[in-house]
Amino acid sequence: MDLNARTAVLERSSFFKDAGADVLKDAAACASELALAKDEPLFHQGEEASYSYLMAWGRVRLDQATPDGRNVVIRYLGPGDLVGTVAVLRRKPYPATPVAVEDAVTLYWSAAEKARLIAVHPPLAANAINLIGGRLEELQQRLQEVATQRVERRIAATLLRMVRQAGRRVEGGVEIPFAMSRNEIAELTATTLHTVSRTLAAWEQEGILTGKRTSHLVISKPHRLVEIAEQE
Amino acid sequence: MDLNARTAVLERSSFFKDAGADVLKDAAACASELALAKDEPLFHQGEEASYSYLMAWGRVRLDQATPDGRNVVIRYLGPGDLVGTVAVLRRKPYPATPVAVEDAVTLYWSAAEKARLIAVHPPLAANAINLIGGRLEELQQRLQEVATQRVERRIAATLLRMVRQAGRRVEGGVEIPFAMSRNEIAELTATTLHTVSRTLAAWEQEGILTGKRTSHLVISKPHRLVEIAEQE
DNA sequence: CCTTGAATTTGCGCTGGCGCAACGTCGGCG
DNA sequence: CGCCGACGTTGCGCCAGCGCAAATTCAAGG
Repeated sequence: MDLNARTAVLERSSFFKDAGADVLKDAAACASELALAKDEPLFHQGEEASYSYLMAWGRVRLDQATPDGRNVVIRYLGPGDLVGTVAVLRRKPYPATPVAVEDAVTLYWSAAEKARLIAVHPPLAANAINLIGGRLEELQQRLQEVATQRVERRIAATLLRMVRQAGRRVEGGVEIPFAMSRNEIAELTATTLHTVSRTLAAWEQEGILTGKRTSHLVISKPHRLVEIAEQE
Repeated sequence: MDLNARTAVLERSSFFKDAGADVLKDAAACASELALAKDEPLFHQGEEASYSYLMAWGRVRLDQATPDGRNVVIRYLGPGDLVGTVAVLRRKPYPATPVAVEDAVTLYWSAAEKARLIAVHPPLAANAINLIGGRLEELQQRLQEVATQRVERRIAATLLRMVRQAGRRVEGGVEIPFAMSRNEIAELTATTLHTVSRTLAAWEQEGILTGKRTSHLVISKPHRLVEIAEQE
């Protein structure tokens, strides 16, 4: 990526919203680049947070390992999203591990450079608060779902959330444009792959969605999912 | 509260960490004050976020109402904590309702004043990110617990968290210094008051803790709770 | 001191969905 | 092109914990 390409990437991130050309140039100039192959981790949970990343292309899944060796998917992060930034700014170890779910490219800055950028251009801090605040509210929402709703509803709500965040219109419905195994969906909805499998199988029966194995999920009847997600 | 008292309050909040005397004075001068009686809400979920609050004394419980009329406790906020600030900075409606669990006093600023304070003293933004980031990580932790652990473990972990956040050493153990009904604990741990009641009853039997009704919970054997929270 | 209502306790039955296990299927690699 | 391994499906039994309901306890107000 040359400087212009990088700048274009930054422009698309809401972290750099309203930043002047000089700031973009500065940030682009002192950024490094890291390409990530599918299934490669960006860093590891527990490591000291030395770098703050920004997704340029592709997507990562944020995994949190539990003490007893299980795994929970915190969320997916795509183009324009910050990764590891909270840990960097708090000077705490990374609390989770981002793993590429497709080939991806990131830009990154050292903690010091990141701090300098924010210091030089304070509005960036406000943008960061916006991004982080959004995640906080999303997590509150999910916690509420897990706490009060039954599995079917949660899965529906989760798929709809994925559609909202990353959905792509295709013939026959809306597509979630990357591979999500049953197991990942289970780890994302606080259930087991068995239950996910059964539920999705039923939904395929009903023609609500399609997508086996490697292929991406395609939701043909989002309105039905909405009904399921909202049913008492 | 006079200006000095206010300044003293601000000094204790990590939002104003490392802020100079001038900033504290400024913030104290343009703050308003609101006292809250037990069980009064500070504002309501869904309202436009006009004010950002800081807890001076006392504690509030952050309630999130679910679409179907149930309730989830997001967390408790005590002295030095910001309330409603994320919503204000994001210009979104308040996502939850803070209710006083004991008489409380807050200082508050309009969205514009808050924005000005941060603009004048950029490090405040970093402090906000620290606070919010901490909550984000706490929520990730809780999500993980709810997703993977059984009820008993979750309750133990939650009580320990409360102890860490607000615990007070008393004769015979550590006290959680405000009233938490069984129902609140249930809404905080994603279970029912029945199960909480049974669990706590068993723990009282075992002498792990005490506290009926109005009285505050006193944990006599925190180490036992740690064991329960960590058992496979 | 008594009444009243809210919070809590406790018993009991039911069930959502988990865990196990066996099997099927697809993709990739040799 | 066939084998291997990972992923997905499905049947089955079980149980943690929910929901209901009734009894009990306690705090507060009269």
